[in-house]
Amino acid sequence: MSCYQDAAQELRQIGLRMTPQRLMVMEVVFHHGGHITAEEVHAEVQARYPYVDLSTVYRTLQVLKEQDVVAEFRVPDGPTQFEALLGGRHHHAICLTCGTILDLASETLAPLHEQLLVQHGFRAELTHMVICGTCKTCAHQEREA
Amino acid sequence: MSCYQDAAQELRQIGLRMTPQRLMVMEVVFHHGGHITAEEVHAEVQARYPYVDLSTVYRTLQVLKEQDVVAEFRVPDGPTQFEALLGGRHHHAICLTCGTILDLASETLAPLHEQLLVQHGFRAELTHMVICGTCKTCAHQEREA
DNA sequence: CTAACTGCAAAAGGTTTGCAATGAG
DNA sequence: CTCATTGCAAACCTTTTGCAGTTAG
Repeated sequence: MSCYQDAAQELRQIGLRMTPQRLMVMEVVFHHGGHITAEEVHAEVQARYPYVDLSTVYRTLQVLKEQDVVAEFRVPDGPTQFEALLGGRHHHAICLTCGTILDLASETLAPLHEQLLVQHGFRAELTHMVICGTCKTCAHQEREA
Repeated sequence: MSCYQDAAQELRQIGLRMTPQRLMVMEVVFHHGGHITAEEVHAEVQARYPYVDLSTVYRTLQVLKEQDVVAEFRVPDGPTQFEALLGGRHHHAICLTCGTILDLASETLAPLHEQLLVQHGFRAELTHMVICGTCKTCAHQEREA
């Protein structure tokens, strides 16, 4: 796998230096797969290499974001989340009740993309949508209560 | 218009007190119409009544949010935005290049809502989606460059 | 009258920055 | 060797909170 190696290679080519810190941040974000906060990245990195500073994690995430290696997104009343942009991009549906995160194929939003383009000439960047709502299970439990 | 009067009435009925500060915050948010930050609300309120504290603005927006009188949403790399929820709710398409905000009718996302429900049993809370992308004008300029 | 609300000041996150030391290329 | 990057500590900015005084209902 080591899918982040490709990205590392790319970054090296534009003059960025691949330090152990950067590699570990990338590894954590890519391996984690899902959404992750800077704080969480920091914790995971520190677990293996204790003297990595939070500010370094932030700086690295910033760089990776600029290079479109990771995406940043925000949810109301929650911390900023980051996510690796591996080949196939997808979306998230988050249950506000239990926190379950559902992955949605990118095609799910294709009709919406088309619609915005046709109706408003707006080219939507639907790379990291977060849709909040209630999942099947919780919706069912609510109905009983 | 004074559309915020109805909301004020509602709030009074559930035991909340309508102080001058609250009325002014509501007036600013409703009159402004679009998205506005707490800081901006504070500035506008202060222009007419200098001794209103920022914390009061935050507290008021919090209350209004809880009562679904205003909505809160966040954009990457930007401050938290608030917006009055007058009658029909709608969505935003934000141009990442020039910052223009396009209002989308709530029906725009109806098919998506339907799809999520049918395919995943997920009841999406599509009350205030923020879609990032590139607007017509900027997309056009990019093509030329 | 009394509980909700306010202003003030201080605290609390989360994120950024200045700087001297370090180390990748 | 040189300049990007790091760790540290401190600054920053937005948002929240404790508290004593004020006020709407």
